[in-house]
Amino acid sequence: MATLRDVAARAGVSASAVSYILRGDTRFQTETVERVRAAARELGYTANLSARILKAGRNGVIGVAVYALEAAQPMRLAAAITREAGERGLRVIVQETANSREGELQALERTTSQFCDGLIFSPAKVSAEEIKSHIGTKPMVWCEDFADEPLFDAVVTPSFEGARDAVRHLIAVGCRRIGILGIGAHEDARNKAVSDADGNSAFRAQRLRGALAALDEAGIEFEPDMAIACPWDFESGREAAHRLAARRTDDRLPVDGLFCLNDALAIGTARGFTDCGVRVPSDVAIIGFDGILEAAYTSPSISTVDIDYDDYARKALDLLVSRIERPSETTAPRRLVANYRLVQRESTAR
Amino acid sequence: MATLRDVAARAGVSASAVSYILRGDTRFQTETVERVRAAARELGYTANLSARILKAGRNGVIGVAVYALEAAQPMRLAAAITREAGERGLRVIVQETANSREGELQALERTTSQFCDGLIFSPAKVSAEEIKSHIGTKPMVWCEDFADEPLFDAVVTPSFEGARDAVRHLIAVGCRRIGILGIGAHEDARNKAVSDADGNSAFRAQRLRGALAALDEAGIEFEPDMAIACPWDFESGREAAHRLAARRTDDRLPVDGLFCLNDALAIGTARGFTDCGVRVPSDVAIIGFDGILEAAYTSPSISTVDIDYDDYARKALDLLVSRIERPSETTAPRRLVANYRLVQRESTAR
DNA sequence: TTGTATGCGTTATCAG
DNA sequence: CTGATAACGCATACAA
Repeated sequence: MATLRDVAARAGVSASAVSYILRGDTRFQTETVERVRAAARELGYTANLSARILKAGRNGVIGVAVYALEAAQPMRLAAAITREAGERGLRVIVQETANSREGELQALERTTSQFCDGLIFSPAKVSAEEIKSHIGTKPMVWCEDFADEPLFDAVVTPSFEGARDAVRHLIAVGCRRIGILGIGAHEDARNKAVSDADGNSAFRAQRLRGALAALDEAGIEFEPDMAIACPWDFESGREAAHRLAARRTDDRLPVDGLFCLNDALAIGTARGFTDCGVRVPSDVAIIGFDGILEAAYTSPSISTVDIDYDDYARKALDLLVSRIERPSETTAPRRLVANYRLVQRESTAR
Repeated sequence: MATLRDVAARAGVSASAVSYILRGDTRFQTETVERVRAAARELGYTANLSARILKAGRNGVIGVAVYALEAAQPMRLAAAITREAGERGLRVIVQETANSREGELQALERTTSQFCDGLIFSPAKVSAEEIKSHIGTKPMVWCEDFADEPLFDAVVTPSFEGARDAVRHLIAVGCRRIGILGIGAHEDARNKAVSDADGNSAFRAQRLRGALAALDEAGIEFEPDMAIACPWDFESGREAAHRLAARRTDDRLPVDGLFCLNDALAIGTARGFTDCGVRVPSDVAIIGFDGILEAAYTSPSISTVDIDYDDYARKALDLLVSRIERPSETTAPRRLVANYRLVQRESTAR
């Protein structure tokens, strides 16, 4: 690979001149500028980003750390960030944290952060204080931080509002026995006291709270055992549906409406009900959360709270870029909320 | 962030001693080793990977460049590579090329390659010669290179064999009028002459060839207009189904079996048929290709050729790591084929 | 067994 | 306007 010096030699100038000129410094003679540009083009020169960040602490690369590469929601966000960053002349690299403490620390202090000007990160196992001590001075935007006194800039999904609207929608189409699928194992819906023992799962809690608020305002009594804890994947949804179907009495399910805390759960649940001869939406209406693409192509298609990830990405990059460009500024952490809209599909059409 | 020198100062030794000791050199006194390790731990020292690759050309990071972050198949591969690399003590960063020449060149000569010991890449628009000239000496494994004289090590999916088995399966369940969905715009199924004008889409061509081979061996005449060109996404599948349904005569579709060149197409197609009152599998059987998770949770669930991406990842890393570890060795490019198995689900159950 | 010197490719400072 | 030169953090040959 051609280096700065190779270009300098070919153009007959110094390496520093090449560095300046290629980065757009205007104080050189047009003739010199031309010669250098030509030499760079001919050699196929590209600046080495590792050297650049080592020296300057900046290289135009943004890191994104996600909990899984095989989950639609985080990848939708990563894709939106990549698109939006591209329009701003930034590049993006993505790393998986595998939902593990180990993986999160790796992303924080090694791969992603060391290659990048800043980091967009949604930690699940690592606390804010730990992050503070591991990330150094590198700017970070925290996805889904609902802490009362945030330590970092954050963008959050409207989990409370979205969940509330989802359950309102179930009520509006006639559901009265409403279940909630996918709460954390440590959340006690009975007392509406939601703990956070399962890592930084504050956004789960938010969704539960929003759902309960909608029931409350409609004067619907909530049966605590209608809130089911499980992980957020297809198979967990399917299994939950099987268990619910097994609880039928006189061919009647314990629920007539089900709010799934994410879309993967909703898709799995719909499939599980189909396995058992339960009809969606006539026997039970289902609504999910996220707006992943697949939810529009299942049968029945799944109603959902569609998060506007382009908006999310834009806000995350606004926050991050402002910190990168003004590192000295120490304004208080800000929190922005992404847009969303309720999408009604077949799973609640009745 | 603490540097080598910080650790050295704290431990009262030279920077080079720290470098040696932390990477496991054994020729130091146990007492010194202990002191250095302790100092590193106390300061939370982590080696800077940018500096390391700049100096040594090695940092234990593997780059993966995929055409889309929102597509299940490439992310399944990226996730498998991340898992497998983790077990070998390597880290992975992922970059999106957005299926564009620009994006592919970026990955090649900037982000991914400059941060990594090597690259796993599936180019669509850039030719092998271009890659050769842009990547320098960095090892690369090419995914899905079917060139006659490969320039790089490659891992490929068994596109020919998998497609052949898929169509054999359709035939086995009684299909006789078999359509193929998702061929490239420039492929002429009529002449079985498959061009490659649409970038490096050789694997599309392989799948088509495999399908035609299965028809051939069963003595089934192939109607050229039963091979439909379209992109590989949900919506294209849905639209294709609508168009096929519009061609019904006497309530009979022009096809009774459909091989979709990937699973997203298959899911979209199944949904599209449902829209039009076409029943799957009784009116038309559908089989996809890839084995993405979602295909097991739709209704009907979709039969598919399930590629073993763990095997794929293992083979890709074997190739890449061997090149990284022995850069001088100039053995000819190798090509490995991933395992696969046919998964029968509801969409072909008849 | 340990330390010193050098360089990877870049940017920034300073002198001319 | 341009060019030396010194870092950035690390690894390594070589000296001690």
